[in-house]
Formats: sequence, C-alpha cells, structure tokens
Amino acid sequence: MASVSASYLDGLTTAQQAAVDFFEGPLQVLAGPGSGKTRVITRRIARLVERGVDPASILAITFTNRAAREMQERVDALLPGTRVWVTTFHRFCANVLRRRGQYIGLESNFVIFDKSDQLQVVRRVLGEIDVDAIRAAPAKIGARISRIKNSMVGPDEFARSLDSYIGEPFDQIVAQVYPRYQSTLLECNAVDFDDLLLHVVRLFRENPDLRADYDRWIRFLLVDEYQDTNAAQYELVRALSIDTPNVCVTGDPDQSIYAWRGASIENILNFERDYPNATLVRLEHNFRSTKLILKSADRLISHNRMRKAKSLLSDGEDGEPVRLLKFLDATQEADGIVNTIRESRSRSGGSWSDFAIFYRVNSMSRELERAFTRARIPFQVAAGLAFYERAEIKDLLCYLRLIENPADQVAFQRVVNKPARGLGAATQKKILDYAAEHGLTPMEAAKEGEKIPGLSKTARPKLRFFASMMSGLTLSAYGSVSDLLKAIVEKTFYARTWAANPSEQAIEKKANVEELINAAAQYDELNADDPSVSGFLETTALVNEGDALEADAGKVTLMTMHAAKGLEFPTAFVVGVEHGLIPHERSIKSDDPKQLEEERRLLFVAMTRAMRQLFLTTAQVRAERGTPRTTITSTFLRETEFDTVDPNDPFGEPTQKRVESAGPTEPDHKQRLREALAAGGNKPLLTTGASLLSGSNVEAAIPQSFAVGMRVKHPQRGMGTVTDVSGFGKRKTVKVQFREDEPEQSFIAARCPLQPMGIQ
DNA sequence: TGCCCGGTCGTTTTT
DNA sequence: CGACCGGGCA
Repeated sequence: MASVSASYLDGLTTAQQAAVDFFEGPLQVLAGPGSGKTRVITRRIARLVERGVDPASILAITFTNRAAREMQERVDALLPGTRVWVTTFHRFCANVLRRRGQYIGLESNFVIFDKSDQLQVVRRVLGEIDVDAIRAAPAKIGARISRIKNSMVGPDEFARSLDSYIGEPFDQIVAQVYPRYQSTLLECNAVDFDDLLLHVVRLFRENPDLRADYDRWIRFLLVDEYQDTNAAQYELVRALSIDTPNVCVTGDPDQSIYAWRGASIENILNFERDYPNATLVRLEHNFRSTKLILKSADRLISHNRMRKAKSLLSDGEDGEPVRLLKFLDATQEADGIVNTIRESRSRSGGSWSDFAIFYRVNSMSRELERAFTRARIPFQVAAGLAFYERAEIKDLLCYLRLIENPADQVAFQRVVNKPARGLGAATQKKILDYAAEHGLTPMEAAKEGEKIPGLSKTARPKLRFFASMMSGLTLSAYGSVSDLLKAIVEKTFYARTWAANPSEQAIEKKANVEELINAAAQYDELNADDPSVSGFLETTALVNEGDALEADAGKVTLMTMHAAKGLEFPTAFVVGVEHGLIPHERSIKSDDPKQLEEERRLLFVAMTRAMRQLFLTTAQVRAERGTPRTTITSTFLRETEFDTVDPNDPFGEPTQKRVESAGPTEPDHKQRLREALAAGGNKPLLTTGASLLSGSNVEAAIPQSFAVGMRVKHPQRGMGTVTDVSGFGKRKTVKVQFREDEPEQSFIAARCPLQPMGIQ
C-alpha cells in the first residue's frame, strides 16, 4: 500500500502532501493563488480511493462548470474509469430536486428560469399588484429578490423585517412582489438559480431523514472556492457533513470577490469555529508567477486589514518587474497594449493565447476590441449575450419547455404567438385568466379553448390548431431532442419568415438555430441511454458563455477581472488602474471598508493571473458615458510595486523607478493632454464598431477566417467545403456543404466548431 | 402587430 | 455613448 500510495504524493510540497494524505475529519486548505490547489484536490480524491473509499461516496463541488470539468478530467486521468461525482452546486441541487422535489411542490420535470424569465415574472406580478405611480425597475426588483434569497430570507420573514422599521419604499414594493414571485414560480413548476439552492436547503431542513441519507451517502465531501459560498451553500455543506464530517474545503480569503453577490467570506474564516477539530493546511508556495509579480501582489493585499495573514513564496526567478504603462486616452491605451503584445511576441515568440487583458467593467472591452480588429490580431471576449439568451434560441427552448412542462406560463406566453398566429396579448390574457380560475395549466386551458369565455371567433380555431400541434410534439414521437427540435422548427413554421428574405440577420438566426440543433444532437449522443427534454434544458440553463472560451485558441483573451479568477496567462494586462474604476466608484461612495477591501482583492486576483509578465495601464483621459474626464490613478498603485516605463518602449528602461508620478510634468505632455480633452475627448479613429466593421478590408481580421472553397472539419459532421462566407465580425457566417446530396449548413464563424483544414 | 422614436439609466454576475 | 423599455403610430 505504502509504495503505491507514494505515487500520489510524488512531486508535492510537504503541505500539499499533508492535504492529499489527510484521511477522515474536517480539513481546511487555505490555498494561495497558483499553489496547485486543483492538483491537491484531485490527488486527494485519488488517495481516498486508493485507501479503499468507494468512489461513489465521494462528492466534489465547485462553483463553475469550467472548474468541475477540469477537476473531472484530472480525476479521470488519475483514476481511469472510476465514477467520482464532480459537479457544481447548482447541478447537484437540480439533481436532488429532480428526485425529491415533490416534497416542496416541484414535479421532476421542473424548469430552470433564467434572468429574463425571472424578469417576465416580476413584470407580471407588478402588473397584478397595483403599484401606484412608483416606477420600480423590474430588473432591480429581481436583483433585490435574488439578494434576499441568497441570504436565506423568505418572503414572510422579509415582510416582517420591514415592519420593524419604516422600510424604504423600494423594499416595500419588493415585499409585495417577492411572495407572488415565488408562488408564480411554483405554479409554473419552475425554479430560478437561487431556488435550486434554497429549495434543497429547505428540503433537508424539513426532512431530516432525507438529509441524513445524503449525508451518509456522501462520505467524503470536497468543496472548492469555499470563500465564495453564500448562506445557502454554507448550510448545504453543513447539512452534508454532520453524520460523516469528512469535509474538505479549499479556498483563499484573499480571493473572495463575490461578497456583493451574497458570498460571505466569514464562512471560510469561521471554519475552525464551525468544525472545532478541523485540520488546517496552508498552501503558500506559488508555482505560477515570478518573484517580482508575487512581491507586488503581496504588497498590495497586505494592505487589507481584515485578513488572515498568509505568505506567498516562490522558488522561481525574479523575472521582469511589474510595469506601468501610462497613456493619454483609452484609444492610445488600447493601441499601446496591442503594440506591446506584438513586440513581446516578436521578442520571445509564443502564441496569441499567451496574452490576456483584464478590465473592471465590460464596457471597457469595446475600445480594446476595436484596436485588435484594426491590428488584425485574433482575440476572444469572455462576455456578451449568451448563446442561449438569443431571441430565436430562447423561442425554441421555450417550445421545448412548454412541451416538457405545460405549466410554464412564461414559456407559453412567449411561444403561443410566435411566429404570429393571431393569438395576441388580449387572447393570451383570457387563456391565462381562465387557467388560473380553473386551476389548469396554460396548455390545458388552451385545449379547452371552446369553453373560454370572451374568446373571439377568429381566435378559437387558431388556438385549437396551436393546441393540437403542440400535443403532437413529444419526445416519444420523435425519439431524440434534436429531432424534436427539428420538428418544432418545421411544424411551427418558425423559420418561414427568414426563408423568404435571406437578410444578414436571417442567415445569422438560421445558423444559430442549426447550432442549437447541433447542441441537442450532442446531448442525444451523450445521453443515449436516457434522453429527456428536461435533461437537455438543464444543460442549456446551467451553462455559461464563458465555458466556451477556448484555452488555447491562438487568440488574445479579453475578460473582466472577475472572470479571470482561476485562470493563468504568461502575460497579463490590467487595464485602467484608476480611481473610480478599481476601486470602483460605487465602492468608494459606499464608504464601507469591506467593499474597498474586496476591490483590493479583485486587483490582487487579476495581478496573480500573470505568470511571467504583468502590465498595469492607466489613461489620463477616459470617456465616461461619452464625456471625457481626466482620471486620477488608483490609490492601489501606491500600495504595490512597479516600474513606470515609456509606453512606446515598454521593455526599455524605467522612466521612474518604482515611484508613482504626480501627473504630467513636461509642458509638451500637458499640451497633448489639453488637446486630447479639447478634441471632444478621445474621439476614436472610427466612431462605431459598425462603421469599423463595414470597412472594406477588415474581413481578414476576424479571428476565425474562412474562405470559399476551404475544406473544414466539423466534430460531428466530418469534412465539408465552405460554399459561402457572409457578414462581418461576430455575425460572420459561413455555409458548409458536408455531403453532395444534402443542403448546405450555416454556422456563425466566431462560435462554430469548424476547423479550417486548408484550401483545396 | 410590429416598428420607430425618445426617455432613462448605467459594476462586477461562477449558476 | 449605447442598450433597453415603453408608448405611440402605421
């Protein structure tokens, strides 16, 4: 045994070995950035199995799909063929609810509502209750409800908490909306993201036997990123580790950046209080960054007061100093970054995917995107409208939802008149009212169309047609989700309008629909043993656009500082290190030291993504909602260590050694600054993305470049030939012929799995 | 029913 | 500046 087990401890530090080899009882692993945390967790799992623990009794929970997938892959590599359950909090909860949701009034085919569905429900509820005159933004109410739910406060409790003081008018509205929002979801046999967690917590609270079953079943629980758990996740972890308290949490308080979303850093700080006999292991050895990068990051984070002291050690070389690049405005900043990347690549080789750029707010990506497009450097942005939120995709998913779960009012309303079939708002209201009155689902009501009072003569047959069409669309009739989807598109004449006039948009939509069918086919293949519509819907509801980011796509990666957590890049840029951006204005205004510390942690997270080279940038003028403003450098810059260098010679000698400049000094500099401000600010070379993209020779800049006649490979369809390329930028579309006897298929160039195989 | 215009609003968002 | 919503109109 000992000789075999040694393999899982090979090449690890003493601390890592301690965590891997620890057997039963609560274990807390404080893992600094780049300290090999995933490696430790996966090896720990392997070691447990090696000790004879049944793999089926081990559950590893992460926050993101990306983390789960990575962990799963690495466990598979260590233990080929073993079935350890690696999943996300939300998927785990969805699984529990599918089995046991009846206890709290959910059928096993419940659907998961996303933000836009949530918004629809809030809107509806606002319409029902007579909120006089006060205009409350539905999105804000939804966000507030989510926050309240994250802190595990129910509708009654929230209303009661308001009684104790004269609540703000906004919260008074929320108190009215919240209970109706919840009951509407239940009526729809639906849950939102927060419910997934809350319902399970409630389930375990109210059914101690059920909780105990799961607790016993999950003999070893491993929780990743514990510092980001919210109240519900915290209670869930506790509930699963009472009878068998073999719980291993890993995390880093210094990387807690989601408090604003309800995560409480106290969970990790209080672990030893919650589990008094807990063992603590600190992973302080950093394998990622050079000494100088670590030193700068460490100096920054040491300014946080509320903190468990932790060191960052590195055996690595000193490396290059952190460099500050100061630009006049955002356009020059973006171009300067592009040039720096170019130069760095030509100096030391490497791929475009070695570079990443982090910014505080999404809106800052635009200027960078333009610069990269101008420079024809391939890049990817981790943001944007998620695929599954696009109108045409959402429509088809709502058809699936309604087929699977006829109680889904939101899906019914979205789909009943799409494409337009003469069942407008007035008719819909009559149907839904009738349904509510008779305790029917919207689909049942639609089938009883004849009995609905007040329905117009013209609407009746149309409703009858809709109902009968829908009853023919079932999974059993078509066998697979992808075939069912194809049938929906056909039977509903969904694509009719686009087939008529193949506009740019129509082609894009068509390609998106085909992409969705591809995704369904993939699901069918993976779940051939037990395909279900709810299964497919769950995968679509719980994925994220960021999951599609390719790790090694030969593209520069652009993302928010939040999205950067967990990743690493040889060279990283942190853009706009300015007062008001990082720390963000809202955090400054809040005057809450906790929020300021979270901002500091955010910058810490961003900085520690860099392996070999870290650049910070500022612009002296930055347009804020159109109006250019002179910026002030971030207070955080004074808390760290860097060289200020000439942005035109980023690898040259520092102009000021490790001292933050008080501002522009030379008259020449001042003059240029004044000009930049006077010129209506930093008017970009090209005003809009659209005008840029309509430029004649931009096409080649598109990351995925295809040409007519090119041979391409599709993971499912195999080899094909490009027959047409149209559109620009994100909308660029390619048509591919796979087989001569089949119609060509359209794809969105930027997100299709087509691999160019050369021109023939 | 669907389009267009004008007013409003504005961090981050693992799921 | 730019995205989005609601109202008004064809």
